[in-house]
Amino acid sequence: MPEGHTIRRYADRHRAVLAGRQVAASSPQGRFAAGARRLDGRELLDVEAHGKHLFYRWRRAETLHIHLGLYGKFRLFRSDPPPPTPATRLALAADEVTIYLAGPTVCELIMPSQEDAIMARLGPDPLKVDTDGNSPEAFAANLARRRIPIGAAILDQSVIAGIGNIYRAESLFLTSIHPEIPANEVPADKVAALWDTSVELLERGVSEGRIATLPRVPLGTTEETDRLYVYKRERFPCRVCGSPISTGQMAGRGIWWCNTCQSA
DNA sequence: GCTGCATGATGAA
DNA sequence: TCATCCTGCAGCA
Repeated sequence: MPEGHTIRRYADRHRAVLAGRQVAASSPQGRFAAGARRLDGRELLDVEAHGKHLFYRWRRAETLHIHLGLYGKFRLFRSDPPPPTPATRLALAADEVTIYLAGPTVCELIMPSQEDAIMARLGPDPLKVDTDGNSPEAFAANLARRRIPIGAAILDQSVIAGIGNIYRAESLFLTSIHPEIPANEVPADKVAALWDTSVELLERGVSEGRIATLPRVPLGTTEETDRLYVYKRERFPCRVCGSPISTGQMAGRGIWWCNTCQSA
């Protein structure tokens, strides 16, 4: 489930198990064979996440840049890993830990200048608030420059990094913003609330390991699988006001909202 | 066993 | 706006 929270969890996990170690690298699938050979035996120094991008830094090797896209997945085994599937693009191993990567959109070695270019086209990451330019002001400035609907703007990773289709629908619902309002016409207090909500939701996603936006259920209560307000809930009434949930397409993806709770 | 879909992004048209 | 990249899995036969 690769929105920003998943990527941050991968970064933290991979740093914890591999940083400071000599890492064996290979590409069972073969499509990253040259890169894996280059990394094989190097010491991993750090793993950084920004939005949906991962950067692995090594002693005496280029940075490994990974973007999971829609399908990409990591699998981590503590010991006795199964043989890699033929689709495994990259295998990393150190001590008793083995990590397999399959289906990424991007898996490449990059120079510092390329890394700078990637960072330059990414907006602020709510999970890095208070570091560098990851501020609500940067987010507000990015929105002020766009006339596209707010629902399209926050999927644009150069506006805000790490928001995906679920967080887009849920954060707009929680801030009562109708997705079709032009980004530059959203009132300043709503923009601030949208940033704060993004920080809260993503941080909760990191700690829980999944996207949940409803209030936590009391201990001992049966939990429903769907912990969302509007995403893919067009067959249900709004949890807050009971009106039907609306759905449509925006920026090429499905979007869901409540016409009553989210004012135009 | 097969089909269609998915929490993403890009490049062509 | 659409096709494409490319993998896993839910849902269905």
